[in-house]
Amino acid sequence: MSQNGVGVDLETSLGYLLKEASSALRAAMEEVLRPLGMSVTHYSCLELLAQRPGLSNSELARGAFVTRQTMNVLLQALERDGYVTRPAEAPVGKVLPTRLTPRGRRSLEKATVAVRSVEVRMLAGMTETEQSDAFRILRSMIHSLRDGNDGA
Amino acid sequence: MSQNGVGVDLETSLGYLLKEASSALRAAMEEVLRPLGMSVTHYSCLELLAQRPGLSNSELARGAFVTRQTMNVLLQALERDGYVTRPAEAPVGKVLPTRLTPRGRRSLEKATVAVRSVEVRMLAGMTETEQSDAFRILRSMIHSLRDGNDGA
DNA sequence: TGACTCATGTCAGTATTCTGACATAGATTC
DNA sequence: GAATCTATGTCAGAATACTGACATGAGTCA
Repeated sequence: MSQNGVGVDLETSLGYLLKEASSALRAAMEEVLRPLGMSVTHYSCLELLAQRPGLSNSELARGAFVTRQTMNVLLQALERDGYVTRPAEAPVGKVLPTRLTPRGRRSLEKATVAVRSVEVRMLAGMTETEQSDAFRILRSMIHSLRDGNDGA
Repeated sequence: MSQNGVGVDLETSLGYLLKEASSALRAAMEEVLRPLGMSVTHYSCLELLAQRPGLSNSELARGAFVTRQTMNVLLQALERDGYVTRPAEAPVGKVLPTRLTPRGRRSLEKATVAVRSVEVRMLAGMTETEQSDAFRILRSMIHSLRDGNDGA
C-alpha cells in the first residue's frame, strides 16, 4: 500500500514520530472517553481542577494547551451543566477561581479510571529505565522548543 | 501563580508530558510556517507528496493524521491554487494519485528549510544516544496504544 | 455470476478551536 | 498620583477538523 522503497525520511523525523505518538494517544483517549460523553479537553479541565482547585480560566487554558477563549466557552458549558462553579464576582482583580461541584467530581472519577488505563497501556512495554528516559527526553524537547535556539 | 504545593501528578503523567511536547512542537512549527502562509497540515501534505509522489487522498490523510474528508478539502484548495495536480479520471479504481506541480515544489522548499530548523532545535540538547532512545521509546508508545492491551 | 465486504472520493452539516477585539484590574514606572 | 504595561474575562466571527451519509470500484466467496 505504501513503503514503496523510496528513502522516506519522514520515518526518521523525530517531529513526525512525536506527532504520530500524540495522535495515537489522543485517539486512545477519545475512544475511552466517548462512552462517558466527554472530550479530551473536557477531561483535562476537570482533572486540572481536581488537582489544583481554584484555578482561573487562563490558568486552565494554559494547562490544557488551548486558548483562554476556548477554555472560556468550555467553562460556561460546564458551569451551565453543574460540573463546576465560579463566583459571580471576582474576589480580587478579574480572576474567577473555578471549583468542581460534587457532580463534577463524580463525573471525573469514571473518566480518571478510563484515562489511567490508557496511560498504563502506553507504559506497558517500557522498562523503568525507559520510562525515566522518556520523561527526561520529552522535557528536554519541550525546553528546547520553548526557549528558542539562543539558549546556549 | 501556580505550583502551590499540592502533589500534582499531572506532572508525573507521561501522557500529559507527551501532549505538552506535541503542543510545543505544533506551536513552533506554526510560528515558522505562518510567514509562508502555510498551516501544519498544508505543509505535511506537500512534504508527503515530495517523498512519495502519487499518494492518494486517503493515504495522505493517514500520513497527516487527519480524516480523508479534511484532506479532501485541503487537496481541492491546493489543486485550485496550482500546488498539486490530480488526473480527472482514476487510472484504476477510484484512487486519484496526486503529484506536486513545480509551483508546489518551490513552495515546499522554503517550508522544508523552516521546519528543519525546528527539528534541529528540538534535537539540540540531546546526545546521539538520547536521540535513538527517543525514537525507540516513541515507537514503543505508538505500538502499545494502537494494538490495544492484549498484545502480550 | 451474484452477494457481500471493504476502501475510496466526495458532499453536507456540525463541532471545536482559533484570531481579533474590547473593557477592566493589578503591577510598574516616573 | 498619572501613565504605561501586562494579564484577565469575554464577545464575535473565521478557520479548521470532524461525523454522517452516499455512490462507486475492487476483492472475496459461494
